[in-house]
Amino acid sequence: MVRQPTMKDVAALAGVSLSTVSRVVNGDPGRPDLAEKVQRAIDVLGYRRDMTASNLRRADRTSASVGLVVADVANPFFAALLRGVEDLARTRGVLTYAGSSDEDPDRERELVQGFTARRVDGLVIVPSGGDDSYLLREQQAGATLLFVDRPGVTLNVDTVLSDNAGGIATAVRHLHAHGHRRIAFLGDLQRIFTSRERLRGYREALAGLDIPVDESLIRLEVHNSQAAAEVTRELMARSDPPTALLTAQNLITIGAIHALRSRQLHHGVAHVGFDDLVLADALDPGITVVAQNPSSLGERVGTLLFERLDSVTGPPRRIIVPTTLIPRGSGEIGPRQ
Amino acid sequence: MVRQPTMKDVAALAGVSLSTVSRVVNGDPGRPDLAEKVQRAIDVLGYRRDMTASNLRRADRTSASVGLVVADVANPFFAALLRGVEDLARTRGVLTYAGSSDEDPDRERELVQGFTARRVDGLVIVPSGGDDSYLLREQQAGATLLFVDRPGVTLNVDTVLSDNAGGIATAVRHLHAHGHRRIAFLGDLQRIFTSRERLRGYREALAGLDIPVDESLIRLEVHNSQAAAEVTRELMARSDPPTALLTAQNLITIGAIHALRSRQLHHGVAHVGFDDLVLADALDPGITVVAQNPSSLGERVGTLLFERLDSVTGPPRRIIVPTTLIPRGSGEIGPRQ
DNA sequence: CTGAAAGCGCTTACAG
DNA sequence: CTGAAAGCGCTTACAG
Repeated sequence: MVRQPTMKDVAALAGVSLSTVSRVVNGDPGRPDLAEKVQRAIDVLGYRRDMTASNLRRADRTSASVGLVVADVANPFFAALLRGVEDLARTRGVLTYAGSSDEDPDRERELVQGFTARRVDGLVIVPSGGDDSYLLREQQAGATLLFVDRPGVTLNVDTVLSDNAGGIATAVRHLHAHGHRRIAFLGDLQRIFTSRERLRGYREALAGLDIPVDESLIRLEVHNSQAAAEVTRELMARSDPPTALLTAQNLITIGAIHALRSRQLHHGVAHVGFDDLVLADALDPGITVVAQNPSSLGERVGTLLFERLDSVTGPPRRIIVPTTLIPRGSGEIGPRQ
Repeated sequence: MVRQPTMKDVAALAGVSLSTVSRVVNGDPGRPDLAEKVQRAIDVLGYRRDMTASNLRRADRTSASVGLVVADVANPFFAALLRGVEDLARTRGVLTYAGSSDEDPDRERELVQGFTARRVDGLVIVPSGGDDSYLLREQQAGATLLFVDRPGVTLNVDTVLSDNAGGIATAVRHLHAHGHRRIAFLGDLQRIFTSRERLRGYREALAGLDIPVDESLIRLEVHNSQAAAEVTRELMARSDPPTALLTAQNLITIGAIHALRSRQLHHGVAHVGFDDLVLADALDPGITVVAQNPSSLGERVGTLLFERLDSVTGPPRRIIVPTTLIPRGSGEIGPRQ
């Protein structure tokens, strides 16, 4: 391991002062002959500036890095979101830290504090829903905070959300238009904001259609595919089964697909899932879904972030990204056939 | 934006020297009464150490951060790999930068140089296959380099790979065991190492089975689903179509699935895909795949990385992570039925 | 315009 | 053990 050359080395080789090297490195023209000598020394030594030292002394203290805390970077939804943020950051020469909280408030806090200790310029957080008052201190210390996918609890900052309630409501009305009134709702953990929003969309859409809510058709706290499959089988074994299924999350949708197929019910029960799935269009019937747009969420939150970093002032903004119903067959099955 | 409190502020409030604060922050015991005074001042001010400054002066110059350059963080394979690295890094209090090269050597280089300029301790790279001699300088400067998913071109460092050739060979033998001799191979861009390896596995497996290679059944440079669907339709429209399809990548598999279904051939032509897919088991027939283990790749590369950072010496190591054939129906269809 | 000096927020010899 | 001083690799007033 060789010692990395420093500005001092460059200055010595070029026969100029440290200040002159710094100015050349920072693009300040100065005397052309000196600039050229410095550039030559830089090339010879293979010098590259230490951004951490540069950042330490610089007046604006900007590190050209941002941190993103999501529930799980391996989840395709959050991976697409990360990519959206990264693409926007790249256009500004900003690099992206990524971390997974696994919905654990303690891990969220560790990640956030790790990022701020490394002096990120901005921090994009998918809040896990715990006490987020600790973020106040990060904010006061200068970190530009944004929430994405879910709003904060105590903190009110720029936030980008999917239209969860609206997307589910569209799905309910779509099923109703195909003749359904007994629509079961399978939802995730209610401590997650998006789960609560989707349930709200379900209730409000039914109310708007003057359909009384049958609470026995609402099954919550379903957090994985296996649980979803069990719940689906249970619902379909009833003497008065639902004629349609609304699955409010990816893994739930997958579980329901398996359960319906194993009971040969996939041509007899309507099904709409929230979140799109690879191969959903290759199944028979294709799975009708309400698709979110995670990379758009990422881009939007990135745009807001860099606007703030460019010192846009004003009250916190909230952006709702629309969802899209994609009919593929399963959502267009009628109540009896 | 309030100025972040510094060690100097803590020292002033606690009535001790800067050195004492530094020692307390770094866990050096010292006089208990002083340590307590310092801790109180830290709590009152909400002081948190600036890691970038700490790193600058520290003897080992370690930043507790690593950088990961993959082709695309939004690709589920690379997202799982990222998660594997992150999980291992977290156990050491190390944070992870992530970046997407989109297979572009220039973007790869920009990302790498951005990470090293921020003095990451380690750098995990999925090399895009261009000239990687620039990495030599990064390595000499002290960055611990590792390759994952693909080996480097000029540089020989610790590398973690999937058993691409072996996985494809297993698939060929599996199809052969079910009676196939005319097995078409659809491969991705041959400038990508994994694509070449998979083709090699195909050729070697056929040779091992004493089946002459029919070059007209090999279709390469297929880079997306649409192209794969077209190639599939073209192959199946021949007077002597293949009886089995081997699709060497995720998007190719998806394209082939669509093409076979649109021609009602999915129950008549055998099909094995490389890389697992969500819902592959919900299709009829289920799609037989050779599954990679990306999170295991991530963990393995993380393990190697931290061993090196703990100053393990010795020659570069190469780890091959096995793949798994998962029979689900499509790969068990016979040549004529 | 350039260069010498101070300083960013820390850690680390060194003296007491 | 503690504290004063030097220094990590830079940037930034400031003097010439």
